Amino acid sequence: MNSQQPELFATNIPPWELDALSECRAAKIVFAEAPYGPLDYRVPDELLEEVRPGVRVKVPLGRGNRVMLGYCIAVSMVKQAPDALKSVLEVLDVEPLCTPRLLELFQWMSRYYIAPLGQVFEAAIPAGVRAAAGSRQRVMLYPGELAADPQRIAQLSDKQQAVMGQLILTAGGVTIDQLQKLANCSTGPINALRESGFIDARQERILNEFTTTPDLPPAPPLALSADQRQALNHVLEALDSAKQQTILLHGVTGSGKTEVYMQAIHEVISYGRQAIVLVPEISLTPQTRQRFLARFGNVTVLHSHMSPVERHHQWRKISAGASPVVIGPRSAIFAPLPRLGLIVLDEEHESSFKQDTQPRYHARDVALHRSFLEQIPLVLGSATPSLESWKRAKEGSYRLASLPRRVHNRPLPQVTTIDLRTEKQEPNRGAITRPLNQAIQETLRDDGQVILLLNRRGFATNIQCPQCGHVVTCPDCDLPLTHHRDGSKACCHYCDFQIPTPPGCPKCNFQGVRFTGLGTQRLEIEVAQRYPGTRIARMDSDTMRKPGSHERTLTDFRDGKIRILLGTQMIAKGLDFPNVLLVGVINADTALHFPDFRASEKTFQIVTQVAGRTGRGEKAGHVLVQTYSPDHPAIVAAAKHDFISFANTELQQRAQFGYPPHGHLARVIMRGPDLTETEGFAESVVRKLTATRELQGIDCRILGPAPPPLSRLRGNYRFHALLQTTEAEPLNRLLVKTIPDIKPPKDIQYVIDIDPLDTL
DNA sequence: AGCACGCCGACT
DNA sequence: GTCGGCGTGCTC
Repeated sequence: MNSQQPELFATNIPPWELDALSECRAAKIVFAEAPYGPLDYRVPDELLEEVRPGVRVKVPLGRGNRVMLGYCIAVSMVKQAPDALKSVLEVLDVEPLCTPRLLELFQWMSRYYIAPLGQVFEAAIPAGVRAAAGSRQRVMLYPGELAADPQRIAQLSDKQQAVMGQLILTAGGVTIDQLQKLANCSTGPINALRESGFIDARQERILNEFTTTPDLPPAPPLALSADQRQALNHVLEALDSAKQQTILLHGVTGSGKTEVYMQAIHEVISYGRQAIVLVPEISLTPQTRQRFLARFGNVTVLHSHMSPVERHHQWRKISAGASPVVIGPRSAIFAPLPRLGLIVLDEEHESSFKQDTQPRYHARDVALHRSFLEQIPLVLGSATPSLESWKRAKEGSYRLASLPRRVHNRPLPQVTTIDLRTEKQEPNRGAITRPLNQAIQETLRDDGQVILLLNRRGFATNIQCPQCGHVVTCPDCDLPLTHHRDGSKACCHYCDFQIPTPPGCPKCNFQGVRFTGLGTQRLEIEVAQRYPGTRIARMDSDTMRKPGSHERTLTDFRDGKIRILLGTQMIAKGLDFPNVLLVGVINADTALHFPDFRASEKTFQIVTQVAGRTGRGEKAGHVLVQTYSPDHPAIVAAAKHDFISFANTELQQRAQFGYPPHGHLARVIMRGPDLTETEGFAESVVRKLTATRELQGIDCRILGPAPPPLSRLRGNYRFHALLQTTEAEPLNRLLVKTIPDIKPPKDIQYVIDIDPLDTL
């Protein structure tokens, strides 16, 4: 439908020219770069078998016939003038890179997220697979045409006869090396036979040998509580129905959601079908991996630190149907399992499921769509479900399963808030208030372990001149630089800018600067000074840069060598250590005052999640939350572990402004190096959107253009516009109809974010 | 994206 | 009269 010309031509043929047309096979090809296509190409006879939907092809494009790499998305017969189409030049894949259902999924993504289909392919199929990493181009030898004639073979020399004998015995092709060994000869006779046509030589890609880890003996399943049993039954019923169904598993921290997933997966495997488990990148810790490995033995783990070669091998294994369970981050939703029977998405509220580059897909929504295409159940699990999922569960389009109690009936930890407004008036200066200090000392005395959450890395979030008040900011983003003590660097946390921290004020030359705003580095120093002789560790993206450091720190914490673990969000999620008796939140307000409609939700989630790290063993846990806003609904609800009342209040709040999960939201971000030019472009975009809205009679609220909270980023000025509708379709139509009119000037770019997670 | 065509201004 | 600016449009 998108490729007009040949089709228009083909359907408007005058009858007297019909004879000149013949049936021909045409392939629809899309590209990852402009022009994205689809364009139709003729499939030459010699490639009839090879050109199939899902393979990559090389095709000529434009007047210069430059060779483009494209993806075949369809093959059909068309009546066409013989030279109306150019021909496919080459096919790069023996097997399609995706199943027909995955292809359908890609097409849905392309439409829904308004991204070129070719780009969806590139995002969904690992680069290592496309580059055939870990494979070699080798010359393979086959018996040639003359080899079928025994009489002619009998006339060959002895050596050559021996070579031919061996070659005919091997079923498939052999390499030159192999044949030399088999026939015990040099390359001489082989080359002679290639010349004379007894041997055919073909270039082929051969995957290198790789060793798989042996399957471990599977561990037995654990006994289920009544709640877990019921939740599992919901999933089993959905599996039995052989229809799509979404189950929202709302289980408090420590309620044993993973056990429910694993027993459901066990059932799926017993039918000979397969499962995908999606987890946030951050919880792809050895701990999670170990649990699944121990239960299923044969688990394929995908993660971001894999080499292209390893990724390619795993992908081939999955594609061959040899992986019953695949566990991985958001991109694992594209794993080409041939007999998919179940998708599980753990910590479904996590923002890392949304990709922040094109195509800006949300793995939860892609998973939902894939589960419909495959007609299989989808299980979404969380202690703090997204309001999107909660709303659907309340309205009945998802089935709700609840685990309101922890396993072994362990109590949820008691959460106490500490009002920083009163505590800070005491002359104690540090980040740790008196009650928190006392609790830490008691916990250490009782041989317990402590987790301290501070959601800001670095030493100090502000570098300020005490004389003139000047704050050192990033020249590209206009945001304060964070001082990092290691190497004394001033870093921008929004781009890669960094300079040595100036010893004096860059503006008034005053000698000396003041560091304000607490980061994890400074907290680490304070904790080390307060509790001498106690081993502590800091976990944030600065200390966890080296591969394996994550693992090492957590092992030491598990073994009790580390007594206090402090860090950013990465310590808030998924960790399960029974001896953690105290969790301290240094400042619960860091996310609360973000100028974003999800600020409350994020605050509730992080406090609830980190609180869940304690009380997981025999002894009860305790949580102390330091905050300037102890009365804020998000913090009050988190302290009471009351997701339901938080969610219902927040849903009402959002309804007032039509924010998600009510209705649909899209965001158009425009950025460029010149302020007035970018603003002018942003205004023209909004004018065009408004014009389309009137023309199409679409009911859509258009807000902006306005500078977003991050009004400058990486040297660009930014503007955005927000579009709100009640249904998804009109919003999509509005954008699709307007895009052809939008022509950004040089240096100015724009992006469309469907279902944005934030508006920063 | 690349590469053509095309329609106006400054040159041998 | 020609060379060349980059606006506009197309690529099966």
